[in-house]
Amino acid sequence: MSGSSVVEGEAQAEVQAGAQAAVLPVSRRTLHDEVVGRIRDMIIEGHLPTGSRIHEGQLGARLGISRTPLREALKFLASEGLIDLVPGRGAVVRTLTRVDVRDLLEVLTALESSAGRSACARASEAEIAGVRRLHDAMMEFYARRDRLEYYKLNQAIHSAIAALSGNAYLAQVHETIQQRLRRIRFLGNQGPEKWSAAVAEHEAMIAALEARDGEALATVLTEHLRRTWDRVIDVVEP
Amino acid sequence: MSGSSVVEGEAQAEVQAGAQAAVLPVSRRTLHDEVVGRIRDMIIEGHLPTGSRIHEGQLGARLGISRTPLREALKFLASEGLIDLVPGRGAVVRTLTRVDVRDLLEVLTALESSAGRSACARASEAEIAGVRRLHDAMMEFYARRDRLEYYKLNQAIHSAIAALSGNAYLAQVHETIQQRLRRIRFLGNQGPEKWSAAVAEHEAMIAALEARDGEALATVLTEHLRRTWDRVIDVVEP
DNA sequence: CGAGCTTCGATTGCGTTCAATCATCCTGTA
DNA sequence: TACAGGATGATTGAACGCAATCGAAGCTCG
Repeated sequence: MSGSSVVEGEAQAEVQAGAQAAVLPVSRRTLHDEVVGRIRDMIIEGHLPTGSRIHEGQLGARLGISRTPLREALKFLASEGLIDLVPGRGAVVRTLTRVDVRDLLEVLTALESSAGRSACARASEAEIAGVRRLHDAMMEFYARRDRLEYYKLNQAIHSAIAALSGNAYLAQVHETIQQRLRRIRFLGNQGPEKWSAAVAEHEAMIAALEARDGEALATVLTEHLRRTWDRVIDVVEP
Repeated sequence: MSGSSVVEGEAQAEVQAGAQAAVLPVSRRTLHDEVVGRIRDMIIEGHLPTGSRIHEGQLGARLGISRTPLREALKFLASEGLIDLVPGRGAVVRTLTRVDVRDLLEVLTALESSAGRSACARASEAEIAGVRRLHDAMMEFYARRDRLEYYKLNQAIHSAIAALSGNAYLAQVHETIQQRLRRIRFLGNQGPEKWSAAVAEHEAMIAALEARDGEALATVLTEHLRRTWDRVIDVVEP
């Protein structure tokens, strides 16, 4: 086993912590949120396969921590819905069924539509230009067929629109859902025709945002996510 | 102090647990979710004032449990946003600022609008009739000016519409938000003219649902929550 | 007399340990 | 031979205790 301690890893899950960090100017140190972020990544990346039980002693040893902070992190993740806590049997990695994915996408649609309308109404020109830059960078990776980097920027754009709503809570919930869908959406974008269609939808998205046409943006986002459902439906089981 | 143990209390926070309990036919026993529900209630009811620090030893003694399960429960509640975990200082009850309430209501609007559309499209006649019964019962309490019971049914109706969407995740997030706003919305409905206006909006809601007019229902819900914002704006500080 | 530093008490963070529960395997009997 | 029952090992759930850190009071010095 790799005797790596947690301390080595960088804090990658600061997105939603930043939303309510206004009262604490700089989040001094992440104590055990490190562990939360780490386990969350392990689940999303597939290192902890869905449906499998989480052995506390074993995972704790791998992370170089004792069971107590690990259990606290598991409780936190359970609240996010990534794992289920079965009374006598511990934590099991939650499997996303087809219905789960549909439900998550539906909520994502509601949130992004609302965010899109707000963004068109209140975002500054500079902020919109920032999204445009993300889009252009994404198109670069599309031209090079760099799927991983393309996808990262794709998610960043959606997150940016959610953030442009000016609604921190919306952005936070949006981020949580997007993380949970990350793996499935990535797998679902296989195939050049699917990919090019998604790109076209993104073009329309940016156009609507720059035109500050909230209704059009909401419509495009809704349609985009409806087609995302079509794209991922084959990837997810049951 | 009251030396009451946790075991006496009934489990009141089973709402969102039920959403994903399909795999576990009967949720055998709630081990520490009891504690989560208890603390959540204490916060919402105001027994733990907002902004105050939570003393682990003290609260643990009051609940009759040791610090370990209490800390796990606090981590869970932190993920819901009810409390903030400050690294060296423990847990503090989160204060809902005006911006927070606005953000929460905005997300609630997006969710309920979406749910309303879905409900009109897919709910059975029996389910709609069930909501009507809730509404009629609520009107009874309105006639008697029983504000507490009125308000309970008011929330139940909104939850029912969220559930009628057929989207378990949406219903869960909706419930979480509604719980967080419970106290403020209750305080905000003071005054007879505010109250009667809210009742009228509810009438329109039920009418749109029974007519299965999804767009109308979404509009009414949006308007209802916008006016809710007006009603509560004086109650919440900053 | 006020400000900065130091020390001390209190509280949190985490590791360790004990009790309860669950799963598996073995044994005995029909 | 197959099934039922019990016993044992493993794993979770909760309590305890120690070390680190935070806040505050007291002391010293300018």
